[in-house]
Parts: sequence; C-alpha cells; structure tokens
Amino acid sequence: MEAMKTTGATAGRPRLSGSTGESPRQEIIREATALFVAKGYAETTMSEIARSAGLRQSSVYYWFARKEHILQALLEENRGSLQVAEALEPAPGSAAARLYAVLHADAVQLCASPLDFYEFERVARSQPQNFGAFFEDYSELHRLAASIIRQGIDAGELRDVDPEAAATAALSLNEGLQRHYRQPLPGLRTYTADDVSALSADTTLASLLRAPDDLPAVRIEAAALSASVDLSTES
Amino acid sequence: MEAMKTTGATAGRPRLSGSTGESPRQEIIREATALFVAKGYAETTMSEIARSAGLRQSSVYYWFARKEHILQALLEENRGSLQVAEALEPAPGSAAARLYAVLHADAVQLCASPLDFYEFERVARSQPQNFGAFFEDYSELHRLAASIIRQGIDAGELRDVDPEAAATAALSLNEGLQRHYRQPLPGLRTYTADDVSALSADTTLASLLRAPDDLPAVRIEAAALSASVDLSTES
DNA sequence: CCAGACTTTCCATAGCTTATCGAAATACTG
DNA sequence: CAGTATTTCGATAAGCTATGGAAAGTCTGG
Repeated sequence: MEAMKTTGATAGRPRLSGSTGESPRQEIIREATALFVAKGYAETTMSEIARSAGLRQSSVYYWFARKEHILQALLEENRGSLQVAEALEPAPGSAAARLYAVLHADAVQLCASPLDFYEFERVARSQPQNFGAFFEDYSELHRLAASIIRQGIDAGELRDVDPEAAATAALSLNEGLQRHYRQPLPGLRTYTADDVSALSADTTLASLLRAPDDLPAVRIEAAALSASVDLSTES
Repeated sequence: MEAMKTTGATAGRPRLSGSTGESPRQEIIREATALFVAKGYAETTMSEIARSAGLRQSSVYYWFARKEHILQALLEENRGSLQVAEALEPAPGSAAARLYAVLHADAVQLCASPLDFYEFERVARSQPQNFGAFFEDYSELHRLAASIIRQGIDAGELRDVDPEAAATAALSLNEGLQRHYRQPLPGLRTYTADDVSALSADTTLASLLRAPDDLPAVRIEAAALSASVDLSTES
C-alpha cells in the first residue's frame, strides 16, 4: 500500500471519470488545498475533495487513511520561516534587525499559507502523534526568537524584558494578525499580507527597542538581512 | 413553543431520568458550557449535552433549534470589556492609562470566557444573521480603542502611528495571547490569565508610548482606573 | 371532575459525515 | 498466459445534526 509512483503511468483500475493526471497524491493535495482555502478545513468534505480530484469518496482513503493526513501533507510542504530564524539567530549584526527579519518572514508565511494557523493548530492538537513536527517547529521558532531577544538585551539594544514572554507575545501578535488578514472582520479595514507583516514586526520592535526612534534604521537593516537569507537559501 | 418558564414547576411529559432542576434552558447552557470548556465546541455532541442535562438528544432541540444557538446564548451572557471601554473612552486623564485599562480588561475577559475567542468567531461567521451582536461589539471595541489611541497621539503621550492599525494590532495581540493562556503549546511556559493580560497591555503600551520609561506609572494609573470603573458599574 | 388545550419529553428516522472492507479492473512479471 | 501488485469502486457501518409525530404529563373552562 501507499505506492510512491510519481509518474502518471496508469496502473490499477481505471477511474470512472476517466481523468488521469499527475500523481494522485499531489492531485488530491492540490484540490484539497483549494477547497480548504475557500471553505476552511472542517467545512470541506472528503466527497468534495474526491469530486474535485476526479475520483470517488472512498478512493481518497487509499492515498490518505484519514482526513487529517491531507492536512499533514499540506503542512509539510510549507516550512520556511524557521529557516530564516535558524540562519539569523547565530548571525552577526544588530539583534533588533535580525528579530525584525524573523518576525516579518514568519508573518508573511502565515499569511501566504493556504490554511489559517489556528486550523492547523486545532487539528495538530487532536492528532499529536501525527503532528509532532508542527509543535517541534513551533517551539524551535520560539526558542530562536527568545535567543535573539536575549542577545539584544545583552547588547543594550532592547529593553530589559523577559525574553521568553516577549517571544510568546511576538509570535502571538503574528498569529492574531494573520487572522485579520485572512478573515477581515466586518466594519474593519482590510490589510494586505505586507501590511500585517510590517505592522506586526513594527509593533513588536517598537515595544522592545530601548530607543524607538531607531525603528526606521532597524527596518532597513532587516530588509537587507532578509535579502541575504533568500540568496543563501537558493545556493 | 419556546416557553419562558423559569421556575422549576413540572409541566409536560416527565423525563425518563426523573431529573427536575431549574429552568431546562439554563441547565442546558450550564452543562454545555462545561463541556465546551473541556472539549471545545466542535468536539462536543448534542448527545453529550443532553446526557449531562438529564434528557435525550432530541429533547435539547426543543430549547435550542440549532447547536449554534446554545453558543449564542452563552455569548450573550458574556459581555463586559466593552463597558470598560465605553466608560473610559470619554474619561479625562492619561490616554495611555485608559488604553492600558481597556486592553487589560479585554484580555482578562478573553481568558475568563468559557470559550476560545476563535471558536466564537468561527461560529459567528457561519451564522452571521444570529451573531450580528458579536461583530457589532467587536467593531465598537475597536473603534473605542482607536479613539483612545488618537487622543494619546494628540496629547503627545503616544508615538505618531495609525490609530486604526494600532488598535487592530492591540486586539490581535490580546486574541493571540488568550490562546496561549487557554491552550499552552507543548514545550512552552504556561501563563496565568493575569500574566497574559499584563504581558499584552505592557507590550502594546511599550510599543506606543513615546517615553517607554513611563510604563510603570501608566500601569499604576490604569489599575486605579479599572477599580473606579468596577465601582461605578456596581452602582 | 372531566374534555380539550398546552407544554415538554420521547422514539424513530432522514440525511450527512468519516472511515472500512471486499470485490473489480487494470498493469506488471516470470 | 497465469499469478501478483496496484488502484478504484460500491456497499455499508457508525456517528453526527436535525425533524416530525406520538406520548405523557399539567393546566383551564365548563
């Protein structure tokens, strides 16, 4: 079971719909993602996913034994901001700018992700054995953010706060704001992904910087850092 | 239908369980709340609610035609932080302290609420016609917070930021942090309701204050304001 | 005190969901 | 060309929300 064929060669019983594209696994993930984005995870049924992918409801279970496994597969294709944090935590230079770059990258990724962070978290919590990676990544990101904050405090750039609590607040703000980007509340202004990412990083850094007037300079340095990380990732 | 009896007088067919307490409506809300707190809204079934309340699954539908209506009734019993904002927005004195008091009260309420903010929001979004009050209250709270921020900018207490965006960030931080209080992520420190409320208000005010060193004084003044609002509400 | 109305609960069940199982239909292998 | 591996299908179990009608009481007017 769980064959790993990626080419479109036709083995097994043919579909009633006759459709025959790429790897069924990828096909299902792609269609499911579109439906999750449009309707949310809980409101999307396996029948709808099957119909979109061109097969029957029960056939989807050949590729994914549980609905959560589709979400899991989707999650594994969406790592990223952790890499930025891992690259920047030990890097030289201003801790404030590195923190800004990490938070901004994380917010961008939360906004760009096909699924709401809280939907991931909800499913991850109900299937801890399958989503260990989710929690590990999160706590690693938290640890790295707290470490950068500690560096900033030691260097005198940042106010003398509790690094762990500050990291929790910073990530919470990212998560809370991605929600406002993703699902604008009626009567409130709508924001772009860039808006909320800048708003989040600006707010956190303004709350931590010993000299808030340095914020514009921090932003500029962070932008340079982000660019350098992107380049080094490509190589 | 939908009788309004609140006394425990027994009319109608008796229950198989023989139980006969207060108003069935209140009984159902109380038991459902406990289950929602323990397992979350989506994971709680009408059968479980019925069993806890001492009747059969379908009998619950006599009092609440839809599962969401139980949540709605629960929500209507939990207003509060809006009152603080309405009392303090036009009040005299430091805008920073009033903002701190409003944000702190909102965070405390989010933590004390029987249900996760995002679960409310999710259900409210799926039943907009029944949850209009939810969105109205939220946008009113947002408006009042933005107004206090604007006052603080005009008075020179706060940095010259966009009041609407700052209010969105402040409320987002409250919402994101209540999540960490309510469902601590594995590997991260756990926080009390007071911890996250102070952390949230501290962070927001630190990001907005022109002179972050004033934060301790702002905290003290805010505590006095909160006490005065509580007193005036009781009268 | 009794007939009918009203209130509340129950049982049965429709229709939807996730998930399982065995059979069917094809390609691959020796 | 027989046997095996792969993939899909149909049928169906078990659980969910919600509906409809019958049942079992209390309440009220005559």
